[in-house]
Amino acid sequence: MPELPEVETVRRGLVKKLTGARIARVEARRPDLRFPLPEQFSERLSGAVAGPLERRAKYLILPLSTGDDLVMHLGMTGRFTLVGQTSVDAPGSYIYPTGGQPVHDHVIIHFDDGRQLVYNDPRRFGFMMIVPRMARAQHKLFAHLGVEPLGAQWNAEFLAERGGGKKTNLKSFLMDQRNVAGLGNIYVSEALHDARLSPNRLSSSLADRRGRATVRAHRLAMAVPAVLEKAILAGGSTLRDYRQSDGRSGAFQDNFQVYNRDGKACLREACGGAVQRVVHTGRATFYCNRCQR
DNA sequence: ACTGTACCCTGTAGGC
DNA sequence: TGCCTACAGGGTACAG
Repeated sequence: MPELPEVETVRRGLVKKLTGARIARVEARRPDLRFPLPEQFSERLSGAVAGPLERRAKYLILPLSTGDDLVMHLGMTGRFTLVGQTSVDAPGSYIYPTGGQPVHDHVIIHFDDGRQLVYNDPRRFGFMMIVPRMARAQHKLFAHLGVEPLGAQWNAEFLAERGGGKKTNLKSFLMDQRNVAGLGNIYVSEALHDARLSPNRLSSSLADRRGRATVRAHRLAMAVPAVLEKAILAGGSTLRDYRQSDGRSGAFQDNFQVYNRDGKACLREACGGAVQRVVHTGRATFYCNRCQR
């Protein structure tokens, strides 16, 4: 589910509400998510005051007054919902089975003002870790992450340098978090369509013989942030599980040009092609083989 | 250093 | 209505 726009939407929805809040205790309703939850989880967070929530790649990072960072990843189905007296309880924040009890609410962070940050994750591919802030950049989660596509280092020259020497295709190149941090299966397909580039094209075509950025690298460098920013403005994409931190769905799924549109007409004006579904390294890719070359 | 596959886990959609 | 299979936004660990 959550790629960069979804994680960023969650961050924006929570940052003002969490900054300055003091954690009273942490309730872990099971010992693990994808990985075991941190040892002494509640003890290490209790009493800490939250700083401004950050995002790096698809990670949410809550800086704490203790000098630790609470690092959180939503996996495929993770969801954060802020509930309690000073926030709005949106209907649909939880998954309610027929019995009426919320299920898959695995971690609840209780703040001393009575609010609760509830982490719900049916598939439990998400995780939480506590990392000392001084060691964050060297931590294995962060040490090898690539460039932020909405950051200052993102440009055609970076794409040429990073992709120019590789023989992999553009889909796999863009999906690899060591190259680009935060893209996922939806937005790679959408950005490649926007850039009119085939996912099968080799990443080496981002550089010319001298290693300079090609016109294709420039198109891709423009398309990726354009698609991501539109998606953030729409509150992300909800296929099934994803919700914003107030419980609302995203809306960008209504703007998909190719994702999940297998067999339908390409939406590019005057293209006339049809959207194809293929598989790259085990993941579905959608593209128009008429206008994407 | 690459690629492909299996796997982690639950829920849902579709075929029969 | 049921059963079975395939597939889903994430990432990792292997084998080749």
